[in-house]
Amino acid sequence: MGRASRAQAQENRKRIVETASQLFREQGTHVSVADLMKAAGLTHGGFYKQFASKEALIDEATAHAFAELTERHTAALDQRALIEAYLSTEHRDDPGDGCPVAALASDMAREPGDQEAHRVYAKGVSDFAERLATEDQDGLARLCTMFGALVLARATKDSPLSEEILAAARAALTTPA
Amino acid sequence: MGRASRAQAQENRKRIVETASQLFREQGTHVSVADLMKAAGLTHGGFYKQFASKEALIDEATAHAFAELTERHTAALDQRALIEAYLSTEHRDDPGDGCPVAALASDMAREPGDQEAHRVYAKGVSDFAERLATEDQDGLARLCTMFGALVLARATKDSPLSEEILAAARAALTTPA
DNA sequence: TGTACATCAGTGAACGCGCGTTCACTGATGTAC
DNA sequence: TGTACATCAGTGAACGCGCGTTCACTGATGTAC
Repeated sequence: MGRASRAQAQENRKRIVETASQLFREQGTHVSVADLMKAAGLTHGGFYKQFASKEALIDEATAHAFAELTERHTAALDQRALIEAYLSTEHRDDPGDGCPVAALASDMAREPGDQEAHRVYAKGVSDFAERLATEDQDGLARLCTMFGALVLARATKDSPLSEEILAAARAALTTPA
Repeated sequence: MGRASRAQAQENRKRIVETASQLFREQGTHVSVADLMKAAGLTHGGFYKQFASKEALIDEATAHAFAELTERHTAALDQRALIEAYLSTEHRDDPGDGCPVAALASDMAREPGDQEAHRVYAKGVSDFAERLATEDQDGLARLCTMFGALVLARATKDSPLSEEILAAARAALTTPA
């Protein structure tokens, strides 16, 4: 192979972070470095030329996923459309491209390290809640319902209950209080 | 050591299931067989005298956790008291003795096997929702809020946000609509 | 601008370790007489 | 009821495997003249 150019290396690094951001959301942060690198089209040995440790990548991939989320929220979309998209079957079935608050919740609860990732996560929750607040309903409470429905729908994916959960939450969040 | 009596063996088996039920909720189903057996006061080699595989234990431990939940729900406790207990700091900090719907959600979403465990899980969600329904609010939607708040509070445990989440959900669920 | 050499991104084998599972062994328990 | 023997719950070492991480090596890239 030989040495890659600086531009190429930078591109590779970016692709590793993007791949990790997606795979961590799909399968959790326990995805192996070897699988991650393979998915990015590289061999696993080179990982440590780019990152100090797997935990460093978790931090970066988490930050990347939340940056993407912020971008998506900044894009024009009214609250009702956001809720419909969030509680759709498509979002339930595609965690890799979906909400990091939902996809990374269990990893956040179980990995006590990753301080930077935790900070980013909490900030993301807070920002998301602000965007969900209505005149008479608390944003955090509404986020709990929306987030809870998505996570619960994923946990019961093979049961008819899964769609009922999404529908119930859609109704609760879009009916005028 | 030598052979244990039938009564002793049965007691050991029961202790393994109870220990697993707790540790799986605390740390996830990736807890190792060796750690599980050690926590139950045994060595890991004997595991396969009692269970066909780790997955079989996951099924049994899941069923056990849900049986316990049903027992707790059958006990006299009005809905408001149930909600207060569910959304307490104590429950947030003690997943091992807490709600299996919340503690096992990510394992259910990520392990496609364990069919029996998934069936038990979905049934547990359904029963729980029934218990939460009010005259004018859907039980599933209320469960999403309650469950979502607990899971989100655990994911943000080191942030002040965690308590705010619990408080917001308590308010949303106990204020008369 | 062209050449000589140092740099370093990526490779692939190897490290120690923990995983789920298997197995030969032990010796108290359970059973047959 | 007492004795002789078979059973089998639990032990601890070992299995193949995948993990995160390290390292000697390659050779195109970047740099100095």
